[in-house]
Amino acid sequence: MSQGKIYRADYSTAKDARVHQTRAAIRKAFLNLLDQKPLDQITVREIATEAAIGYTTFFRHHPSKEELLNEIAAAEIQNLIELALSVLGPNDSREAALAMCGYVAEHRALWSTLLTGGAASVLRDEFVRLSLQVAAAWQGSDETIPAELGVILVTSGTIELLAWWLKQKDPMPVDKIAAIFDSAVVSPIIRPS
Amino acid sequence: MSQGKIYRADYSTAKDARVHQTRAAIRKAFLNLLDQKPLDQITVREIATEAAIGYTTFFRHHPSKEELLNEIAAAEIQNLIELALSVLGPNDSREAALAMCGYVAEHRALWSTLLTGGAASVLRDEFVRLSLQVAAAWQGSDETIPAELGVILVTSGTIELLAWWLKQKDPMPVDKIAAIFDSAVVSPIIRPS
Amino acid sequence: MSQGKIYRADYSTAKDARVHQTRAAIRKAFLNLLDQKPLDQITVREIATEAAIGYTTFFRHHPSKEELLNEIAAAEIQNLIELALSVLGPNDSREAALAMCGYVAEHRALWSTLLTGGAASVLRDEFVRLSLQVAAAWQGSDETIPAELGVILVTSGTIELLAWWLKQKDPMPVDKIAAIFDSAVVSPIIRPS
Amino acid sequence: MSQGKIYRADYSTAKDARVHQTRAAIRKAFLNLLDQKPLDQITVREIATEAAIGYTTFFRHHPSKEELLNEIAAAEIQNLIELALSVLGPNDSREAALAMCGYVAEHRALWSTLLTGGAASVLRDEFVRLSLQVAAAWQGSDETIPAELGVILVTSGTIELLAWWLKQKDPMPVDKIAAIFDSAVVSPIIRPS
DNA sequence: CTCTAATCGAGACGGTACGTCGCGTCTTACG
DNA sequence: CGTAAGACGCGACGTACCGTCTCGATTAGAG
Repeated sequence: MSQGKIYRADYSTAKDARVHQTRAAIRKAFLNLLDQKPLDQITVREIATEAAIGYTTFFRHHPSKEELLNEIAAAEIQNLIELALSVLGPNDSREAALAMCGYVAEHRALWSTLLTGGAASVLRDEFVRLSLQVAAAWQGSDETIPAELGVILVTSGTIELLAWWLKQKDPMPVDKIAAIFDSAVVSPIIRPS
Repeated sequence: MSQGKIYRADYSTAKDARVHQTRAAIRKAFLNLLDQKPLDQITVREIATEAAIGYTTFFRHHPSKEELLNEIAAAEIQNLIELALSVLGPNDSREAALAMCGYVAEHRALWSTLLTGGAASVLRDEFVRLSLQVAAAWQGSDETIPAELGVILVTSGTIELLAWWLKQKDPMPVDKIAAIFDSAVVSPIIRPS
Repeated sequence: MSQGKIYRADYSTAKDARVHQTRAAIRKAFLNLLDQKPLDQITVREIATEAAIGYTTFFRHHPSKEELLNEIAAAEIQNLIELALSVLGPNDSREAALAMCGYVAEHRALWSTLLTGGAASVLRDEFVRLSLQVAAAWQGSDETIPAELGVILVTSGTIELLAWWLKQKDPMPVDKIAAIFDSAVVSPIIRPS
Repeated sequence: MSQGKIYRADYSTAKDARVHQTRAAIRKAFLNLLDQKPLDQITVREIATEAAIGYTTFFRHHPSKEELLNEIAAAEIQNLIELALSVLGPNDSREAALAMCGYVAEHRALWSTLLTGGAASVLRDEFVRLSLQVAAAWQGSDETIPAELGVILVTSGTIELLAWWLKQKDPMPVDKIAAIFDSAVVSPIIRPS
């Protein structure tokens, strides 16, 4: 509370409708701007104006725009990550690839923004970070490629592939990209020839 | 000349010894700092202080710290890129991989800074940019993977692999990493099973 | 609003107490410094430090230190100028001279700073400017001396006389200086022999 | 010589033709620029470029642009000052006034620049300074007006009158302005009614 | 249905870094 | 081998955002 900082309540448990409204407005405005320019060219004032809220109010909800991006990215990735990592498991990776690409395609607008809107590198780091966490116990099928490196290569490749995919004017169908994903990104790591 | 900017001579053809001294000092100081923290936490004043030059002098040589990084990265990558892309050619990719990894190992200090010091994303983008340029004419061996995507995946994978490698306390031998590089990054793209 | 400049509210109608506080502090600090050295040896940072405000805050209130001086000078002169110009009217100039000198004497500290502290030339120009404005309609009692020239000579002479007076260690009494003022500065212009 | 300063020979006794050439070029370029804008908007680089000499060369001849102006002003004033002060003597002031105005009229271009080109205040100060020096021994014809104040008022009035005169598009004839000068500036001081 | 506390808008403020400008010194390379 | 060209250190400038803080105004939801 009075820790020499701005007043910042615990909005995570807030029940006030205004809070949700505000947070949604911020999120929407932010993604909107991310569409247009990279993170470091966006100012907090812009976000606030775009969201039609007071400048100070932004900080009541997020410590900084970087943190906001992390929050959004983490939340979104959380959904994707199990799909992506299940691919590394013993299950049918082809199917998992399809599932993942399908998921991204369904949320194309959001992911397009995240991946091609100037937030890619942040997202990538967050993705790798989360993946490493989740896959801490994961063991590669052999010793050729160290587990950590494997995770990095797969996640990194995933991001790149998705970013490229979403950037296309005339994008490939899901099954085609899933096939490439499986053969060019996943298989080489988990099933080294 | 008087283009509303700081006085900035044509240093590319400069013969004054001081110019080279200054530029070297800036470069050294900059890489030094990049070792410690990411680009956006480094101020031009820090660089100037570290290089023992005047603040203004920095801008007489480089428009901004971002541009400086690009210059350094571009120059260094230029050396690497032919090795990396020759891998995509019809020649013995195993050998090329070895050559490339060897090159990086020889310049370990510099590359370590570039890849793990907070400049990785810039370097990656620059790498991809240059690769796409150079490989504009390159044609994938089949139609499964679009050429552009192939280049992106290879370069991206290369960066990640090298970054991981250089980050290790007890790094793999060159031939081992080259083998992984070839089998996990290069082959899947240029020789899809 | 976003006119490519620093954020600058409409302070003229401000009701915030802080604004008045800040402006007063700036004004005081500025006059303080003007006491010690001419305008162009005073930096905005000095003013800010002296006023115990942030550097940027200065610009939120005044476009530049020159402008600040103009504002102060104009405001102060506005008080004096009617006295000075009434002297040019048909009324008893001797009395008016006394009134004006008395006014300056009463605000000796401020005027001393303005006239002898390195701001004299700015003040002179502002004085002439305002006088010409006010006296646009004024008609000299004859055609010997053009009206504009008359105003210039009187205001200029006034400034010089006051500056000299305030600079003296052992200043003349008000009535004496007023007499000189009338006979040496005013009369020759409005009552050419 | 080696006093930790720039190399600066004693050019006052120089016989090298180049020296005179350079000095003349500087002087000419400087007055040229003064015609267009006030002193503090003129940079040394501009003067050097205009004079077609090297930037450093300027400093070999003048410590600063301010000093240069002072030198020029002092030299020019020196010619005028005896005329102006002779007016304060017991001789026929009417004639002296005519002489002085005539002198200025003959050098109109130069004086116009000095008085109306943005150097007026510097010139004024220099004028007063020199006048006070020269007139140190001068004694006013009575005690009404202190000598120092008298000198200040006369010189100041002189400057203002000349500046106004030269600024006119359709200037008065010399004899007319001389008459005004005598009656409005000189007489009131040396012949108080 | 009220009133009380959470939430918000507005915006002044202290800071830090930016990139520009001009000064005046010092060094170098060239003629 | 001296001098013109210009690289350099210095420090002020004015701008852009940052994140903190204070003040009211509003409004939701608990009593």
